[in-house]
Amino acid sequence: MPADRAPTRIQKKNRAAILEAALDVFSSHGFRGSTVDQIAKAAGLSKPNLLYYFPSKEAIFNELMAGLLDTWLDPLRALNPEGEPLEEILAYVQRKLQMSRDFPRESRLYANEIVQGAPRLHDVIASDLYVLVEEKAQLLQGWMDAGRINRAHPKHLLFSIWSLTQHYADFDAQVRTLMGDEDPFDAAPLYLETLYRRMLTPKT
Amino acid sequence: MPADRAPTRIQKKNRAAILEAALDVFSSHGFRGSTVDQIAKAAGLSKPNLLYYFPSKEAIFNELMAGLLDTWLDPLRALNPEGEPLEEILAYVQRKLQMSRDFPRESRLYANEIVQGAPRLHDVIASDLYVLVEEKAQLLQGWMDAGRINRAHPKHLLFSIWSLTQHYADFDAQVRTLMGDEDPFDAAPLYLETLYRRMLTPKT
DNA sequence: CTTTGATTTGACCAACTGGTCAAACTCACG
DNA sequence: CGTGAGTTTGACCAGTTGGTCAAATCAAAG
Repeated sequence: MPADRAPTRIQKKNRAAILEAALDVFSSHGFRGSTVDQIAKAAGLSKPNLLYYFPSKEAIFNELMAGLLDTWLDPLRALNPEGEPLEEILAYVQRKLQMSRDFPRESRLYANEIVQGAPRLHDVIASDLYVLVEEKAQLLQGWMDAGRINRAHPKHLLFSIWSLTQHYADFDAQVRTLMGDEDPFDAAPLYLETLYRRMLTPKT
Repeated sequence: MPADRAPTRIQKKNRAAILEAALDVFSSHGFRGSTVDQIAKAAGLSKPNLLYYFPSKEAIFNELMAGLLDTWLDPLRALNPEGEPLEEILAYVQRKLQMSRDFPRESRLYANEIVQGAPRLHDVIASDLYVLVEEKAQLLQGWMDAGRINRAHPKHLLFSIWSLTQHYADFDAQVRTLMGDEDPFDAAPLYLETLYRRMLTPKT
């Protein structure tokens, strides 16, 4: 454990390498399925050396999670009450879809945790995410009441966006096998836009 | 290991108890996160006793998986080419949704495997599921070409159905936390029916 | 009741895992 | 250079885990 002075060049490099390696390993084997040795090897360090930079396996995991959550909520935060409702929602969907393409490991790390009952995330979900969802559900409800988009249960609408977009990252192994040569992300943007446009465009 | 005679009354009971316990444990901790001791305790047996009925932890897991896949594909197999297209699809969605409500552990067990890259399922997905999906995608495409439902990428349509319905089982921890008192399965059937009806009902 | 095969268990083992520690090495800077 | 802080490592440890085995117990058919 280095002092709490400003981090050395080597400290910066190695801590970054460890977090990068840990993301790889944790996202593909889960917390319990990953070993410190695996992470160390993937980061190009020995196990004791890795434990010189992080006090424990759990500490690495927690640091990863803390960074993840903010990134994960940002696209939803950006849903703008002042914007054109349908376009705002469609933009949110595309943003989430891009995150699945560009950060699939982060998505799978999150999925792993939730599927296993969110033991280490429950508190954040019940506080931060809960509040954000309440707020945005209100916003959606407002748009529906004003007739600017079709009616639908606002929370289920949010769930469906998460589910549809994250599916391409979380179930990547299955999706790619079934799509053969075709890249899933070629047709996904249009598919999802069409889906939500048909569903939400007001009947006039 | 009992002989390969007809299974005893006790054998039947204990093997069933083990598989039931294993489903519980595996689905909430993943393969590596689960221990034989946990499963044995949950089944009310000692570890050596459990290993008298199954040769290894992996054998239990494999037997669980083998049983799971058939059950999992049945609802899709039941998509009837002779039926009314929109109603067939909506019925399929509701069937899948019911499975998420009634068999969430099976859904999470499957999700756990796929998220982690489907190491033990890749072959079955690339053979059985692939063929079934090709067949049903053709069927959907036919319905679209005939103008009986709106156009949309058939495989992505299937993915979206899986994703939306399984989400309620796989992300149960998150969904329930965010819904508060309300049972997610109260509004989900109507939400999904509305979604697919709006999306697929032909414009005439 | 006895016998025989089915069932159960305590004791045990080797491999693995998270983590420690003192000793060795490297680097930047005066 | 030399020196002290920062870095790396081999050896090690205690707890856990999947799995084995011989001995003990149980069930049921004769």
